[in-house]
Amino acid sequence: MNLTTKGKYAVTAVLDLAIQEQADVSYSKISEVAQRQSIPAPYLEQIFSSLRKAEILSATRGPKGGFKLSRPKDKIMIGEIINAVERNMDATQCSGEGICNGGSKCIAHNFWMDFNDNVNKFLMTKSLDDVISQRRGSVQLKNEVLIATG
Amino acid sequence: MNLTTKGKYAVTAVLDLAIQEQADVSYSKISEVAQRQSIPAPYLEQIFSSLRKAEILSATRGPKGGFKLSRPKDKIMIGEIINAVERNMDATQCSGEGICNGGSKCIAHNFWMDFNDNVNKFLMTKSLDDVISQRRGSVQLKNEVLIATG
DNA sequence: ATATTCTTGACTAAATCTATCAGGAATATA
DNA sequence: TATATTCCTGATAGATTTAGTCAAGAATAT
Repeated sequence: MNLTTKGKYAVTAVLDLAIQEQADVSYSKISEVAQRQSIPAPYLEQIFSSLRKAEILSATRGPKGGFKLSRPKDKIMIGEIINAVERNMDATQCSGEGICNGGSKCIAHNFWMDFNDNVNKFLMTKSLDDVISQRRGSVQLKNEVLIATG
Repeated sequence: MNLTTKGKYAVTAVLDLAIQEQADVSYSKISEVAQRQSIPAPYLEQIFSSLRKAEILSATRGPKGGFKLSRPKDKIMIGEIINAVERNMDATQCSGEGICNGGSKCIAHNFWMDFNDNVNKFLMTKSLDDVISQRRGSVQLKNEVLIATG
């Protein structure tokens, strides 16, 4: 499992776009986002390219062009962003194939699968909106409602 | 954040020692553990060295020597093992210093702190015993008891 | 037309990982 | 005491990956 600078830049940059949207700015240029968030612009170019292919961002070229979120900010999960740019977020030694000890599962295999589930659940239940609003994850909020009304 | 082969080998190897202990074998040689778990022996030497310094394992040299757990298997947490051998398990870009955007916190800083908390809680509440017994984490078991008796 | 902005792909230096290896120190046993 | 065994330590090195740069091209607004 490897969460790199690339994935962290990606999350920061997309959060930046979400904040811009909140301020009624639709399109932001790479150079603007890069400067605001201290990210090397040519590197961010690469990152935004992946995010566009993953349909998290959409882009327009030319003057007044730039990038914007392709969906409302409560419908984009942090986990999606990371999956779009990171190469290896799996914690098993065998990429989940169960061949980690000579063709069979190693004794830690199921543990790492549980770890994966835990990480994925965390990342896939936090939307851009949750992070900006400093709220807790949406799943947890649902539980609170259930407890309060039940 | 980087969870590498080294950390995964470490967890597997210590789980192996815990299983040996269950079968009343006290000391295991590096070469034995390496062969059973398909880990390169000279690499495992390095790993066990770190684990001994972290007081997770203890060792004796000479014939009939080897390594064993330094504590009961329900008192050794997976997170300890990983912390003993991994260089960087922190997810923030700034190693928690809050200087991820030009001397200040980046907009994702608190999110990565929460992520760290989530991962650490997971890893620090799973003991060797929990993993071997395929049980859920000890903290969660405590909650179940509270619900059942309360 | 022209300036602007994204798009794509190639490229590279540095860091890190994943080991290997050799020689030394401690210990059990004969 | 001699010897085989096992851990202990530090140096080393190839392969991979990361982090980032660069250049040329395509689309678009004015």
